[in-house]
Amino acid sequence: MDVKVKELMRIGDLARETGVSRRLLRYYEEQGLLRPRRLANGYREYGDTDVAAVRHIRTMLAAGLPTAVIARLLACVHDDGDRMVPSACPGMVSSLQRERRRLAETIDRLQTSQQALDTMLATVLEQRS
DNA sequence: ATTCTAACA
DNA sequence: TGTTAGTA
Repeated sequence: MDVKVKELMRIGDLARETGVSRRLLRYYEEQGLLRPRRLANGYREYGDTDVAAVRHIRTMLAAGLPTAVIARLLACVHDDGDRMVPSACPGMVSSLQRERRRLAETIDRLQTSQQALDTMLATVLEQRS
């Protein structure tokens, strides 16, 4: 079997691999989304598994999940050295369901706003003709 | 060259 | 998030 040698990546490398800025990568760490090793010189050391981690973070962020929730969810993923496999994590499902409801509410508010805009727009167009 | 922390025309 | 300063 091809045992994967640990690829040493510093923040600049990870930034290029993921397309995420160094600034943002450090921010993710502040939010507890990433936990890179520190070299003797203080430099952050990332592994190739972090590349996948960042992609996961991006999709979750795109899903509208707050960093606090993402941090908890990431703790529920066990890294077997090759892939990110989900592990037992109490509260994860209910947490996601709660976020889903939160999204439903914001979608609802946005639809209301859209209707209000449509009404105003209709009025303006009517006066113009 | 590259990264680090802290902070802000 | 960008950017900049002063380092290591």
